[in-house]
Amino acid sequence: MKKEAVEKNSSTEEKIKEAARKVFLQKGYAATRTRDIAEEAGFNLALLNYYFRSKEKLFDIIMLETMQQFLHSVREILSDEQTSLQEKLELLVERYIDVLIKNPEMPFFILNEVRQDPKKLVSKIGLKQKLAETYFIQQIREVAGKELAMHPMQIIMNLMGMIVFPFIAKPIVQHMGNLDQDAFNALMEERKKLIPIWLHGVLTTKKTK
Amino acid sequence: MKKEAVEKNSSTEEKIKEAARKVFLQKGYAATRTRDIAEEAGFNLALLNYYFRSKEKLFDIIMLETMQQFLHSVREILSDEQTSLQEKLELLVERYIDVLIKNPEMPFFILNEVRQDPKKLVSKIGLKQKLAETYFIQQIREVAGKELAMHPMQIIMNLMGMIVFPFIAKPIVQHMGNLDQDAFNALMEERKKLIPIWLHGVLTTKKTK
DNA sequence: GTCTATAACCTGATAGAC
DNA sequence: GTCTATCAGGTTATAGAC
Repeated sequence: MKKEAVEKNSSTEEKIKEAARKVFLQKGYAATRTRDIAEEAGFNLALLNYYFRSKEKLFDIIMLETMQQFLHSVREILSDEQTSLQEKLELLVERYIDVLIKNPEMPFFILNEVRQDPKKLVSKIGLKQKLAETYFIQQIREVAGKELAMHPMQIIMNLMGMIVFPFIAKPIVQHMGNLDQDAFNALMEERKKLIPIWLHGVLTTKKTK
Repeated sequence: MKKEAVEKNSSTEEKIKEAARKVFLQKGYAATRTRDIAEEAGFNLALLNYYFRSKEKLFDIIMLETMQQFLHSVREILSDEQTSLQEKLELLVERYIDVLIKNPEMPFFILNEVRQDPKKLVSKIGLKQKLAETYFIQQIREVAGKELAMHPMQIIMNLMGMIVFPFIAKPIVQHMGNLDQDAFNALMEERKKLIPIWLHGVLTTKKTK
């Protein structure tokens, strides 16, 4: 019960966490062996259990931090009640793509783990509440429901899909287009400008049928 | 070397394959245990090795069949030189969404396994060649390159993202929107009409910046 | 062809020396 | 705190009876 120094950068503890993040994000929970993490960190396997009691505990930490990192990076934008929807889209797309260029495996990682255990993570983090109440979602609901007569989720799915899908399908995209790392990133940069324009189209297209 | 009856529906062999397809698609290679497959098929574990030498061999078969099933379902549409691009899009979206409503885990499964081993599967199946030469891709290149002055891959990514992303993010989408199975499928049906309209917008949007 | 039993291996976790 | 050695449990694969 003594008050330990639970500060950050215990050096080795932090190194193991970084290694864990890298491997977990790359391969997912099931395909990751604790030995991979230890090796990546440059330490012995036993250290992993010394600092974090188990593979699962370590994973939970990584997952939580990753989700929070992402949510934090977009929350202010989503909640701002001053900016118009179109402005918000531009900001959001830019911020989001920046994060993903630095962490390309993030979306797949999250989707992969949420899929295995639909409620555990979502409920633990309360993603729904945190997002559903943002001013942004209200604005979407307004436009989609009243003006466009379609389900607001249609808009959200397009927004997310346009931003996230290229990163999820990155290996295929790179292969099909003969794109190296830089070329891929250049395409993503180009999308920062394009997606808001396309979405503007989506938001002004009546469902004429 | 005797010529065996390698026909279909060896009954048990086929049952094991069906069970394997179900479990592999649901959980991915790493998270699947051969016991799960055997149990799902209603047979003993040893049978799996009797018919298919190993877990990996069985998996390869499932993967190959799944990819081929998908490619086959859209190839005629993509190759038809008579239909316009817009017509092709309408047909493609409808066909594709139909396949996915029946096999919602398919895209995630494929992306997940391609990610683990970028070249093995892609090269084995020759996805690139099979798609790159279709008339459809030519048409896209035409419009994107000449009229829109953007990378053709931008169009492909939007098309694929709009169709596929909702299925990849299905658990999240259902949770965020409080959607049961039927409600989700209804949204996907709605998208059959919406996506071609949105894409028409994409294909007529100059990169004004 | 199908099953039971077991081998061979792998992985997460711990005990104990340093 | 860090390492070596090892255990305990689970998983794939095979041998052999039926």
